Amino acid sequence: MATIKDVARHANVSIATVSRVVNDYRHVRPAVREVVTKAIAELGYRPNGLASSFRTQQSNIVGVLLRQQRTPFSSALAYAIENTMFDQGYRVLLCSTNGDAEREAAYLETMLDMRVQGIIIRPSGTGQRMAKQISTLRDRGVAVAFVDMKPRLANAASSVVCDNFSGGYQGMRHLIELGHRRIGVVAGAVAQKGGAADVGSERVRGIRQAAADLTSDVEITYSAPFDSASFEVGREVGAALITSQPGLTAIFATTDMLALGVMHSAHALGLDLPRDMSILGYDGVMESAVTFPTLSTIAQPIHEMGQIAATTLIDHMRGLSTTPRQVVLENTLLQRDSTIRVT
Amino acid sequence: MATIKDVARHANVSIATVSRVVNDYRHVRPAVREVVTKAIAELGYRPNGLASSFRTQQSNIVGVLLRQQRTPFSSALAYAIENTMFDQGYRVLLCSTNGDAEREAAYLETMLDMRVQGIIIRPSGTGQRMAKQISTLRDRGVAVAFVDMKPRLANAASSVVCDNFSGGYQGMRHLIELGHRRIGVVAGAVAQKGGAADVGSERVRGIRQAAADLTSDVEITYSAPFDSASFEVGREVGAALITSQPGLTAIFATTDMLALGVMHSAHALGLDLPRDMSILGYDGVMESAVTFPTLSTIAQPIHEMGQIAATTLIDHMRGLSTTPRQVVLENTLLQRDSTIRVT
DNA sequence: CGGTATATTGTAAACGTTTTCAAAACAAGT
DNA sequence: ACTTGTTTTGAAAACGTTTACAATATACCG
Repeated sequence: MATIKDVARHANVSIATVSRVVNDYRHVRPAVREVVTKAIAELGYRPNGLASSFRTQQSNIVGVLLRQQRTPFSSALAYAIENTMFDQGYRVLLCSTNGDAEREAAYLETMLDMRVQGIIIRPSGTGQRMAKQISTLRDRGVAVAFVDMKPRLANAASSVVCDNFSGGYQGMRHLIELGHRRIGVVAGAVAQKGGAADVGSERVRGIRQAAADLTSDVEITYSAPFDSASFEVGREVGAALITSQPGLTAIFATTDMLALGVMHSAHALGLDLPRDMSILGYDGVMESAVTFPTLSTIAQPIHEMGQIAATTLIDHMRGLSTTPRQVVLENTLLQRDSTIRVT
Repeated sequence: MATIKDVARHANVSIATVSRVVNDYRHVRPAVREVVTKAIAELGYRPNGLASSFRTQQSNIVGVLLRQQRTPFSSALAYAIENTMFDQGYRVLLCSTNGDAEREAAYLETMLDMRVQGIIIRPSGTGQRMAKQISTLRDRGVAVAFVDMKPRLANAASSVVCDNFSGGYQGMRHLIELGHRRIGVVAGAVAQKGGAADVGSERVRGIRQAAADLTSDVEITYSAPFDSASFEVGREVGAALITSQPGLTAIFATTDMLALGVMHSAHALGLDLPRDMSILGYDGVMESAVTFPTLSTIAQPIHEMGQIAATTLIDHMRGLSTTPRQVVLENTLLQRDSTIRVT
């Protein structure tokens, strides 16, 4: 591999000049620039990224730390982030923690060791271990942006989230407006109890609020509590809900994958969808469009989330805006075929 | 940030000794090792990854270049690779080209500039531009492994693929054994014509061979040709196929997402699945398990593919095995609810 | 033409590590 | 004690850039 020295020798200039040409600095005579450019081409010189990263003590890599990357939601989010970053010249180190705190810590360490310029994170916990990690990052001068989750302290870091309360509210209103009065809600254990201000809880809060606001005679039945929002779980608790509560006319699942599970169990129990039951999901992942009937859902602007998270981080990294920024995006009802007026 | 110098001073040894402790070399007296370790802990020293990568001229990063990462197949593959790499201490730079050749080239350049140790690639084209790129990689001493696609010349690089011919064969045999004789096949334009030895063509070849081998009275109808194997496309060509060929008892789609589309259109046309029509997919992605009825499919061992690609690459990077290795994995029929004996 | 400002170039130091080489310390055999 | 061999340590060079600084060339002004 040709180095900058070779180019300098070949073009009869100093390495400083070559560096200036490569990095497109001013103060290089056009003639010289041309000679150097030719030398670079002739030698097939490519700057050693490792060396320049080392010298400047920063790589053009940003870390993206998500919980899982197998899920449709995470995939779509990661994809949006990667694309935006790519266009801006950054490369993405994508890591999935699988909810494993140790692994999350290990990745964070690696990222620091690699001197990533910034990190986009969807943390696995809200605990103080996390808070400590964030402050470590801050000390190290690494830009941080949260996505799909707010930091505990609003000024700790930027974040991009959706208004899950409003989303829950919208979904419930949709069902109520369609005439549904006996509605099942499939939501995780934490969400139902409404402990932390996490995504799920917010949605349930919105659901409750809508019910309280809009009508007096709606009856909400919650599914059995559970921990992970997977298709399998949706199928199980969905089946249980449907068989134990024969009067339900609609089910609102707080995740598309849960909704898919519910839909599957409804089919299996012989229900004719959407005639016998309306089903509403949440997320708007691609999978929700492939079911039969297609799933009505509260769609998150996933692509936009990723994009804004990326641009926010870029702004921080470039020092354009240093104060944390809290972005809240709106969810929108995607009315498809799985929800109909109650007959 | 404390540097190795600080540690050396603090522990009253030379930086060489600290380096030896950090990198766990022999020839360090236990007593000294302990002192140094303590100094490291006290100062919170962490080796500067950029510096050591620079010095050794290699990072612990491997590049993974896939076509798309939004698709279930790619996601699952990427996930498997990342996990395996993580366990072995490597970090993954995940890039999706979206089939854009320029972007692919750009990523490849970046990877080289970053001095990645190895690259796992699912190239977007079979052209000679690719061949040239591969030889460039080879010249640069970067280990390469193909996944889900063989290199043109078997000894150009290692590869991990599935036996798509056999998979197509198995699928067709399955349908024939179930008594189906009028079978629709949904496959892309290239696959039908059987040009290159790409994944789709191989599957179709297997389908043809099975039909020829196993029975004389099977009648295959191909869908209209198309370019991208998406759900949307599956729905469109599926609908066209079903309406134009009323006698079909089964449809074999060469991709799960296509199959999902076909299933959707069948539902929409009022067919009762699987009674009125059997549908068979290919890939075994998670999505195939969430339909109703659950999709029978020729499952690829996606996780294994990723894992083997990763370990193969690691072997190359570590110099354990230098000769290219061609791994061919078997697909297996995943018999679920969407295929039944013809009545 | 002298002087001053500005544009262009080169020299050399620095970044933090790994690694070669030689020196020092120690052990063991005579 | 005197080799001889082995283990342990340190000094210093190197890796390929970027960049501060100085030096030189050029332009402009009177």
